[in-house]
Amino acid sequence: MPDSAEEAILTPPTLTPRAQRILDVASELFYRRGLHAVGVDTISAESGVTKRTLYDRFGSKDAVIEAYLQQRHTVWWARMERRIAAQPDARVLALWDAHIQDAEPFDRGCAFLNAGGELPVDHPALRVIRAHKAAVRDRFVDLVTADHPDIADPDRTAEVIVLLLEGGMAHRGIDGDDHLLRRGRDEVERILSAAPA
Amino acid sequence: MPDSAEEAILTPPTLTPRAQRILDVASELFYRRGLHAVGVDTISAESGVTKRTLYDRFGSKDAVIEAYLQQRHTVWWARMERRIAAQPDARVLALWDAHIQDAEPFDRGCAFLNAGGELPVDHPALRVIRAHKAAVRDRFVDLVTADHPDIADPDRTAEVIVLLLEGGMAHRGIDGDDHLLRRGRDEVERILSAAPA
DNA sequence: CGGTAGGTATACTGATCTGTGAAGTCAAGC
DNA sequence: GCTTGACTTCACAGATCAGTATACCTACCG
Repeated sequence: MPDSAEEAILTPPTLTPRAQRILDVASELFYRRGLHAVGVDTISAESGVTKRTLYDRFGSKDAVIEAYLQQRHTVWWARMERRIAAQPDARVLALWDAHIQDAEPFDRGCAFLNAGGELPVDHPALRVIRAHKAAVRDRFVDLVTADHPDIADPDRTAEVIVLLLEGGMAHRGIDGDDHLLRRGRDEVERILSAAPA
Repeated sequence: MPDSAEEAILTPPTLTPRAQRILDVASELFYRRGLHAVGVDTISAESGVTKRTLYDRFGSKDAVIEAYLQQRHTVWWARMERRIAAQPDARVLALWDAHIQDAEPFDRGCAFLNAGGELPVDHPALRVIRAHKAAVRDRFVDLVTADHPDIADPDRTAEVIVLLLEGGMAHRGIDGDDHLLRRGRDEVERILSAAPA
């Protein structure tokens, strides 16, 4: 669970119904086609909400981008926690699987990674991406520590898992192949079942 | 080493001096700011070469993008092979380190990953990206097989290394931190020095 | 001498980009 | 009944987008 500073960064603003429609449509378009490839006119047209409303609610396209990542994190995080709770005997793998299934509908890899590659280094939305990645890492550390007390260095193990996951997501975004992602999952199972290094 | 089919995809076209200037400038801009964020006018202005020449040589911006990735692969691959040859007793790690040092000047992570996240799924340059990733994977398989005969499943091991590397590159592109990349390198050393699973 | 290749300069097209201004509709709440 | 907030319509700004047209220059090569 993210701490309060991270939570402020990761929490999307409260939205009016139309603003929510805009954000939902923008989310799908941003993920599928990329940030720069989608204009506000397109978002407006596809959502059936006026561009004027978009600017009244969000103020700028950059703010829509930021809200997009915040919402994606929040929705995904809740679903992930549900999955973890549903598999109390394999929580680390549940966290892993949450990532895979979340990216599934469009198969464009990790939304946060893709956005990060496209955004200028001083863009406000980068804080959201970093906070999201940090939150995921921390959650992995928590679960490894709690569920695998035989592992000597849970930080190290959690970070290795994060690397495998990030790599697998990135790779699938490029060639749509699950092969490496499954390979990574096997490796995680191996790591967790092994005796301390 | 890529096979001949891959080589055709990965080889950049022969270029006139001005065209090479365009490509060099475009490469830096594309990597630093992203593909969509850089226009042909900017490339032309920064390189001091007219836009007319750009279109006479390349035909379209998409072709410049494709050549950008091809050149990046070719330049990087040669440097990588040099590094591998220079460290005959640690070739897998030399291949790993080649990745890290190549991304260094701008710290925007993996150029191929970033480009892949931004390009439409049917863009011709995607073939370059996939061929590059496949070539790297294959080279890792080669080196693990040759230098670590005690490892039972070199394919599996090479793919785990690729995942760790890809993950580390992606992560550094986002927060500019080498921490996870170094963590991944440690893990690779551990994997290579361990007895067969 | 003449052709060809590589290049320059400049002006232009039509589309698309983010963002704004002005005026008006409609419903809920005080 | 009157204000306030959410929203629409539409026109428009100014910049930038990819890509093209016309005309000219220059060096090399047969």
